[in-house]
Amino acid sequence: MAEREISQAVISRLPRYFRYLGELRDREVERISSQELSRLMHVTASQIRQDFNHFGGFGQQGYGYNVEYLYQEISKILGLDKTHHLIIIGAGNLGQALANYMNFQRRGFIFTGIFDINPALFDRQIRGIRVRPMEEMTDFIRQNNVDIAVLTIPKSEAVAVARKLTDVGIKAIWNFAHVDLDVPEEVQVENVHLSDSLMRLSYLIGRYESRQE
Amino acid sequence: MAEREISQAVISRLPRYFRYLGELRDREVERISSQELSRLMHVTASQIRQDFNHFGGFGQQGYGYNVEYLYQEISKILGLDKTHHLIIIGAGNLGQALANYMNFQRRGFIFTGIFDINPALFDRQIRGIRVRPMEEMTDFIRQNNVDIAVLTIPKSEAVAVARKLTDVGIKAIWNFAHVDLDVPEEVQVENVHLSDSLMRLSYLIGRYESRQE
DNA sequence: TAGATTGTTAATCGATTAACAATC
DNA sequence: TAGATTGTTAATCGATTAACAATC
Repeated sequence: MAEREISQAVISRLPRYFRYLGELRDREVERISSQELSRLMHVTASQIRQDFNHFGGFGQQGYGYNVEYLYQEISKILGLDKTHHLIIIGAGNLGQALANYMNFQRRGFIFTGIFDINPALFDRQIRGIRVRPMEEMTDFIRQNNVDIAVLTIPKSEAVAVARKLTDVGIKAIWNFAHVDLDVPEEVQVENVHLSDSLMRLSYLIGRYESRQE
Repeated sequence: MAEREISQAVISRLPRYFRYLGELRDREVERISSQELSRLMHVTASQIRQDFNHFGGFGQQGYGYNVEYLYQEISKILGLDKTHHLIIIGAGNLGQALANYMNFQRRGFIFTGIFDINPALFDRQIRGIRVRPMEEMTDFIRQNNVDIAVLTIPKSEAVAVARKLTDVGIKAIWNFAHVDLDVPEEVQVENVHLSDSLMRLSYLIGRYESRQE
């Protein structure tokens, strides 16, 4: 691909654009200008135009952007037009919560399997899929065309499991374990460090309170 | 406070520093230089020194940083030396998962209550705390000195609940609902938009694959 | 004292915003 | 055509990195 590298900042904003455009679309809004979107999303119109232009001209002078078209284009950029098969490693509370969160299915993320080391959970059904023992994981990935592994296990086990996943050729890891995974560059990783997020919130509380003094 | 404003970028890095320092501390490492930490964390030593200096000189020339001291200082900056009482709004899978995630308790975030609109869940116990009906929420917040509300309800309800929380004077909202909350500036908000995160991962997969062509 | 390493200033890089010509 | 609004270049702002004097 000849496209120049898109910055992390732009990528991080795409899902939010996608969400707003989806809402406009649901309200059957046909077109929107960068200025209107700017007011709605509380970002500058200039940034919106710059962002969209990273991927080619989606708009039209004097008209603005066609909501449906832009929505579909961003959907493609995000790869939501493709189907991904995902498994969840760790059938604890969080793993089960994610398995039950059906919005992902809607976007083409197909929940295919869930694994745990705890025998008490084996054969329990979650959304019609039984919990399998960890030993079966690698074979399952090979046989079921799995792209994404969701790690919801303690950090003590996460590193070893990530290695296994890498060896079996997983494409991506959605990592909820509180540890930085060290994987080769062909494996994509997205971290969700919930405690980091809660700490940021704690910081914000403290900062606000100290300002009030 | 006379301290100049700390950038969002620096704040976002603090929890990660905190995590690494905690690990070093557990391994009873006494001191560390910015260069060693740089190698460990894969960030530049220069950035580490700049970041720490936003909050005052934690280090010592020719010596480096004392791990225990730095750990404690960052802990204070993040407000982890204070106790926060939190309630969870929405006793679904995610709400229950968060209620059961005990690591938060360890950091001073005390799980105090959980609420839902579904009567089938009332009086179910989660970590010894019963699920209460939503109607009791505002009184409960007033009576129990609640600082943080965790929103794990659908976005259709989130905006209205956020308003109630604001009215009753909540300090902070940890928002898992997939909507941007519009609250006054005295209410701190930290969003965890899981589907945004999954979309970013999806983008990364697509980008990598298109590069391979 | 010599060596190490911070704290901090200056240089660079990248991202955001402003401005406006192009064009629908 | 006139008005609106994009696409895009230039200006600004802020964050990161480099460099080095201060100092333990």
